[in-house]
Amino acid sequence: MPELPEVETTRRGISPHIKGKKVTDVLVRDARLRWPIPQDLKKQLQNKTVRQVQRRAKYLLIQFDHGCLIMHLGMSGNLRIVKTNKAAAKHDHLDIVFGSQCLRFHDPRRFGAVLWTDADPFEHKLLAQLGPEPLSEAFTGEYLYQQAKRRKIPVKQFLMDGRVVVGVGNIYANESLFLAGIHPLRACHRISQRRLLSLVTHVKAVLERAIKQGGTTLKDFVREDGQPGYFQQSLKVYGRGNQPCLRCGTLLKERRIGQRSTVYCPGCQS
DNA sequence: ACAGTAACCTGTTTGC
DNA sequence: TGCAAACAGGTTACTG
Repeated sequence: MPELPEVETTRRGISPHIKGKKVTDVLVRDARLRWPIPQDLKKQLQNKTVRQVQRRAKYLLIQFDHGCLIMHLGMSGNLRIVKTNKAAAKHDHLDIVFGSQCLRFHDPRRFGAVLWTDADPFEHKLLAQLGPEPLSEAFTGEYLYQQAKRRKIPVKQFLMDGRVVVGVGNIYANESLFLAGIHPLRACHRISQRRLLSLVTHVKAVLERAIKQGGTTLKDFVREDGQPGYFQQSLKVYGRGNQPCLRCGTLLKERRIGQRSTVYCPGCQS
């Protein structure tokens, strides 16, 4: 489910509900996520106040007085603000309670993560090696060119590598490559700097537009209030295999690249 | 350092 | 219709 726009949508949604609020209880219904939820999480969070809700890549960072909660939504996770007395549904694994409202973590596939650190979260093992934020000034055509020239993998896999740039998952990689007119299988070191700059521009544009529309809901992504995102209405290629290209009418091709379904236009992308 | 693959898990869709 | 295989938004860890 969640790529950067969905995580950012979640961050903006939950922040006003929990910032400045004090944790009154923590309920772990199932600790078995990608890594186990720490056993002492309740002891760590109890009576602590949320100071900031940040995002790095697809990680949500909930900063408390002391320490930081690091959360990842994995493939199927979402976070909602619900009344504390609302009955828990299947796969509602964790509640962080702030009095009458609580932050509820739901994740059927359990690829998500909930971790705790007392240190600087940006130095955490999972975050320390990550590439630049795509919407930051550090992500430029020159940067991508320097990275691309020493790699030989297909550009789509390159673009989805978190050490190169973070937050670009399968949906937005497909969309960005279409908008930039670059074939997803093209070796990344055989792309001109000019075209890589175009790719950078389109990655930023597509992510910004998706955030404005509250993310993409293909199946089960919901915002903190349970509403879906609307960007799927704007998708040009993802999920449209064998349908006509919206720009030139050629039938879009769908194939697997690096174990991920990839859709592109043989006419527009080279 | 890089490239490729398996693995984590459940739910839904696809194909025989 | 029923059952099994394939596939789904992500990322780490391991192999060569």
